[in-house]
Amino acid sequence: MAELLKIGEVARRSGVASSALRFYEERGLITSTREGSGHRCYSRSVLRRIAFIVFAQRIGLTLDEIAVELDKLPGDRAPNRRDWSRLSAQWTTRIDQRIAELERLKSGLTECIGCGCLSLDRCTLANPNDRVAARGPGARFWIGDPPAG
Amino acid sequence: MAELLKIGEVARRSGVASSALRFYEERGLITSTREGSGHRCYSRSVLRRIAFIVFAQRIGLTLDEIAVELDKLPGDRAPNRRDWSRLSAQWTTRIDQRIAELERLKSGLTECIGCGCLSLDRCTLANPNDRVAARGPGARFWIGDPPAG
DNA sequence: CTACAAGTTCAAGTGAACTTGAAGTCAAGG
DNA sequence: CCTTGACTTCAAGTTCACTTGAACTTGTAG
Repeated sequence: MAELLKIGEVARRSGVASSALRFYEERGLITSTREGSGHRCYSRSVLRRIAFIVFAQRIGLTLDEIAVELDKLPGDRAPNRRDWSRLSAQWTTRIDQRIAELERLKSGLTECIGCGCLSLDRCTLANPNDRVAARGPGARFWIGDPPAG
Repeated sequence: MAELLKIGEVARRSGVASSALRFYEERGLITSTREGSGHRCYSRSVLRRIAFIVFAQRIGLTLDEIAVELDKLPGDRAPNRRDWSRLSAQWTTRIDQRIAELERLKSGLTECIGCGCLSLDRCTLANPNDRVAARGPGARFWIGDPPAG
């Protein structure tokens, strides 16, 4: 039932490389106990945690952000369904924002590049609250950043 | 009309840093002529090219991929609307795929994490033709990669 | 003429997310 | 006992997309 898994087993089952698992542990995203041998021992629940990490990455969160999310899980007991869904609830918003941006880009492609609007002066696809544009180097006006200030 | 722009001007108008513009030039994404002084001179059309690059990045293409796309533009004459829209036509498909993936992730979040399906054994959100999963390190079964082989 | 901003090249640094390599330990089969 | 494979740590390397810094030249305003 609560059988313990070795790192290779976890890697095989999750599709995440052993080196990545060690890296995640170093970053505090997952934990393990050690056998007398020094080998890592993972509880089965780590698989769901890893699944969560991979999901989150696909959505666009950085490992730091994911760590913050995972920290919200209860430390004293095994997280239940409600715990997990509380975390993922916020993501839905995020996914929707990203989808909205892609829709904007799509219409920008047909409308702006097609019509020549991409000369930038006239084209401003409004895009507030965008994480990547905010974090990334260099403002990109027509992606959403305001031209001045 | 066909006034030439200096790098600072292009940076200001496009929101892309001068250093990035030099980098793009080095990578063959944009071109410039030189003044007697050695300073770069850009034609106005570079702005649309840069806009295209930024759009493409937001969609998820790498600079290498963008270079390939830009190479499809006619070299002998100024690209017209049809040229640009030919390039962007393929992106629409790509954007749609990415949106579809996000929709899958979204339902995976509510359905799988919520119900515990994220134990990985049962959860396989089918996702063929995914660039990032294919390029990225480590297979992620429940994102789309087949579990074996 | 003197500042100073803006341009130049080239090498090296950054950060995210890992991977790879070296050098060694542990566990299981024959 | 020996081999083989899986594990360990630690440091360094990789890719992407740039940025930063050093050292220098050009253009413009006063």
